[in-house]
Amino acid sequence: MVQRKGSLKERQRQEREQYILQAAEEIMLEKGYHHTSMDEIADRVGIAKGTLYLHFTRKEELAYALVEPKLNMFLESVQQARAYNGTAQEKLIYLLEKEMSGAFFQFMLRSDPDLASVFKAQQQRIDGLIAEIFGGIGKILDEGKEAGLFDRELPNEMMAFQFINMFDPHLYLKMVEQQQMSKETFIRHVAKVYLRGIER
Amino acid sequence: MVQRKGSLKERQRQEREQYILQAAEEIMLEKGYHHTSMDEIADRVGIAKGTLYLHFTRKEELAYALVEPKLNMFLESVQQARAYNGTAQEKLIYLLEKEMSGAFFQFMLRSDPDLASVFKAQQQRIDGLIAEIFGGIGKILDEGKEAGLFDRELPNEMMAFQFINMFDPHLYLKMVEQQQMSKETFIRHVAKVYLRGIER
Amino acid sequence: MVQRKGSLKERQRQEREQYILQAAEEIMLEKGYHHTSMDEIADRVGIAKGTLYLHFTRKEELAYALVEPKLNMFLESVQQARAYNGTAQEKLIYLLEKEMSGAFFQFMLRSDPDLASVFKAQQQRIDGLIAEIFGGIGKILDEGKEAGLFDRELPNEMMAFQFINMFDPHLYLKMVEQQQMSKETFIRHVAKVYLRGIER
Amino acid sequence: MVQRKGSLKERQRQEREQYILQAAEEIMLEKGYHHTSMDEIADRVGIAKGTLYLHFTRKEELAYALVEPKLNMFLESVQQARAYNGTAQEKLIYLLEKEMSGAFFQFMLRSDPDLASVFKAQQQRIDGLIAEIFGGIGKILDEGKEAGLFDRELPNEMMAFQFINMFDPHLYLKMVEQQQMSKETFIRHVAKVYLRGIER
DNA sequence: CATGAATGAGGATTCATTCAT
DNA sequence: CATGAATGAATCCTCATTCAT
Repeated sequence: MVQRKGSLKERQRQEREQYILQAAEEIMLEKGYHHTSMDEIADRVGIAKGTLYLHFTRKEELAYALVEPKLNMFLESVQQARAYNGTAQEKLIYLLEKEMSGAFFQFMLRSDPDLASVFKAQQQRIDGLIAEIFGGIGKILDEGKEAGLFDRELPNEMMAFQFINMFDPHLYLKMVEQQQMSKETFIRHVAKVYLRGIER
Repeated sequence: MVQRKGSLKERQRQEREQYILQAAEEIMLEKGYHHTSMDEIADRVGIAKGTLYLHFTRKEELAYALVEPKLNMFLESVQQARAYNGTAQEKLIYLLEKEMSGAFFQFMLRSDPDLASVFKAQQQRIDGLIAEIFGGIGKILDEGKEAGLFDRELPNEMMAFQFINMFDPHLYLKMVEQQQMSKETFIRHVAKVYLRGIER
Repeated sequence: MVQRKGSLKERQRQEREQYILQAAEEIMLEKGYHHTSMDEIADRVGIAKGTLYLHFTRKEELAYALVEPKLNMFLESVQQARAYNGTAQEKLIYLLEKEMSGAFFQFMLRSDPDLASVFKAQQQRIDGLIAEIFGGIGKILDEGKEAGLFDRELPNEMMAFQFINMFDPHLYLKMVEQQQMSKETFIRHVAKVYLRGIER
Repeated sequence: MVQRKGSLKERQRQEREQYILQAAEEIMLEKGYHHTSMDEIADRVGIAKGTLYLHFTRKEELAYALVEPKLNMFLESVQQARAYNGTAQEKLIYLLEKEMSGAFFQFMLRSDPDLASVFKAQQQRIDGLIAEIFGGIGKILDEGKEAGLFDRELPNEMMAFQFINMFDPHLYLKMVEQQQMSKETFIRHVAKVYLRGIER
């Protein structure tokens, strides 16, 4: 019987791609997109520069490959939150719990003014994803407003934006990783502040 | 020998330095640190590139000179807020009103991961200023907690961080500049959300 | 009176540009476009790599700047030849004498299949110039045919092409520079072969 | 032990080598040496890139292997022409007819300045072949001169060079492939121009 | 032998910084 | 002092070549 030789190779390949993405994420989070050289990524992974290009045809694409799945996962979580059986508040809490530690890269994206210009073709797709995410959160907020839970005076866009801001990785890193607050406590606090903030 | 010749020269020099800082701020806000070239700054000011280096020995230092006074002003506002005659809540509102539209650069600082790595020597001073700012806000928060206004369970650091996050220039730009919400309304909304959020 | 300081600088600049073009021509004639590195050109001129880019924004443009004036001069000579007071044969001889030793780069252009793809935007201009050159030669050939001097059976395009081929720099280099044939003798021979070849 | 197992293997090997040469010729004619990648050659043949290196140790050698047999064939044709039963003129016509459409690669060789620098070790052999070709043509020219057919004043080297230039593939492509002139007419025209040109 | 993933030298280009005028 | 031409380190990316499987 013919061995699925490709299976192993392919697994190793994907594994390495994960290492690359991981290394790139670490370095870019620390130094930003521009101060992260392809050499340094390759070095950290322990492969040759050229090998990076077997996985990602441009530095841009590597950054995109870093951001896109995070945004996708986040969007999926938003949709799960909407479908979640509970109040609008419980839905938002669900989302906070699900995504709190994985949301880093939207921030890299939103915060580095350079990155906007880094993506060209993909910018549209990214913008679309972000719009969908905001839209989905808006629906939950509407639900809450209709149920008389949330303040009707506040515009959804502002509320959604502030909600997204709660995922700020800097805050998370500071409280949870540096100051050893438990993740659960952190999320409870965040949820409390935000939900009270928008209460009717 | 002519006395105080330097006085005029010096005044002109300082004036020029202001123009440089202004040009740099505009361009960096728009394009980000890395996509801002020394050439473009010099061009916008109308001076030669070399002249920039008579004022700032490195691009880094120019960015630093941009951020530092903003932090200083912010710190000063924090101190004024503390001295403000009113409740802790009114102090925070005072701060929001005073700094909302001028706070951009702390954010550029915190949010652009590149910039963090741009400052080396100055990082310490920056960190010190930020610590003082956080400390000052913490004092106001303590005051509020003691007066029974704010939730005692929330750690000051977290609350201060979230307060600072309310100055997010992306949100400000979106609501006020793009969607034409009045600055007053914007601040009222922000204050409402935050202050309710941390209420006892 | 204000010295035209720029005048000297500008003269030096243009002088250096000539050196660059000269060095590039030499190296590219010897090694071809692809084996000529910007480093080597800079080295030969004795300037830094970056300085090349003050004169030519891309390697492409340097090659273009090398080819274009030669084509232009050639075209001008074609037009002078047409206006020359004499028979069609004398006109062609005039052209041979005028351009024999300066025509090198059309050949570099025509002969390196890579170069075609090197020029992008400029290709059109180049093609236009070449078409004009061929057209002009065609007119002279027509004149000769009408005067009963040239063979009517031969298509102009073919005749013009073969005429242009007479400028082959390889042949010129071999006979004149390596074998010390006088330029005059060389041209006399070339003219004889070509003109007899197309005679009625 | 199985004898001559290598025989089949060897035949297949040689067959594959032919495919490689064929693919390389096609692509290099179209795109030039530098824009032809080993990947593309392997792809067109349908083998792995590494396999190319079982046949040719360097890209250079592949190009050499492409050019050398063409030169050899050309040389052989020159020798057949010399042995051809007829006048010197008829010998040259024989050569034009025999090699007109196969001579492309000598031209790629002579005309692409890159290629010259590509061959290092082989350059000597190539130069030797070219010298032999020129020599052979020179003999025919001598024969013609002695028979009073060709102009004695013209140096053989020049005449031979110009004869070789008649094989210019650019002209052939233009007239025959693009403008649909028949090959026979083309050769008739070429022969006419050249032979008249060198006539006594 | 055949494969094709991995390598890394090589080259174009940018731009902060220097320094002669 | 002011200038801006000149510099060259830094970085992305390509592709011929190697080598473990």
